[in-house]
Amino acid sequence: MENLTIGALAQAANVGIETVRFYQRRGLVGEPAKPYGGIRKYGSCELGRIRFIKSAQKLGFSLDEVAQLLKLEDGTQCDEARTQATHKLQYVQEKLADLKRIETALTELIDQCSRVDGQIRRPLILSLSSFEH
Amino acid sequence: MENLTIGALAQAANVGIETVRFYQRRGLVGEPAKPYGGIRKYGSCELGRIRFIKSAQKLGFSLDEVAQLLKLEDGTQCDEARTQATHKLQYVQEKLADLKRIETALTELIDQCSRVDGQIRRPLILSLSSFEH
DNA sequence: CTTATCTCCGTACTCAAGTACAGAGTCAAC
DNA sequence: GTTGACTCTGTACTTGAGTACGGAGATAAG
Repeated sequence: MENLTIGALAQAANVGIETVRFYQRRGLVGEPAKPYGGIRKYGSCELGRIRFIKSAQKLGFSLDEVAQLLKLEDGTQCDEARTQATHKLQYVQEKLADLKRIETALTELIDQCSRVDGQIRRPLILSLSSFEH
Repeated sequence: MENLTIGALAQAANVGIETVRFYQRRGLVGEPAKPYGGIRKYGSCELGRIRFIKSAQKLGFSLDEVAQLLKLEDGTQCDEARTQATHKLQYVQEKLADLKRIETALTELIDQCSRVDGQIRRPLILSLSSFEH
């Protein structure tokens, strides 16, 4: 599992090779030193990184935000990290609350759709539209 | 609160005027008929729509997905809606699980940062990186 | 009735996040 | 030792989601 070429890495992470290179350019994934005139080898560290990035993106984090999350982990600047992490946590908890409202609304929608009798009164929209952010 | 101009609507929803128009072009927000040669008036219906869109986006839904969510609500095609909503629900629940893992990881990170003794072992990355999607 | 501040409509630009591609080098297998 | 698949580097293109702008009309306040 260690000693992957960039192609194998990309395949394992289920992204394109160009995406890996793009993340490297953005500094999100490390670029191992290459054996002079040779080919770089990657391992589970890079693979983990890429999977983390893709997962975080699916949750609505931008690459910039992902970069911030990653910086929190490097262990240096513990004070700074705690402050940042606390903010991020708050933000994550808001997202959680929103998503839970959508979940409830969807469940209700499905339920109402099963019972043909009841009228649907825009539960999805009401689930979110009344919030200030 | 009814009878808003597009400028007032945009302000109330905390988006730019151009964004409102853009959503109209995409069919996400209705465009009320305008009094011949006059100016359109908007109300809480459009306002709710825009807020819903922005909230859903923050959760990682694309505008196409938002359009799907909105279609689920129009009451027609109940069968189709139930099927779609069930899929969406599954997807939402996966996101919820992922976000909860991030929440836990952040909490742990903050906790570890407070106790200066313990080494941090990439809890954030581990919280997400090991999943196939 | 003019002036400032909108609206309307269309087109064009921007920014993030990839994606594609060209040309040169590398490597493994036959 | 040549062929085919892959890597490296750089640059250019695409797509989604806005943003900006130009010119013409509406409307309200002085």
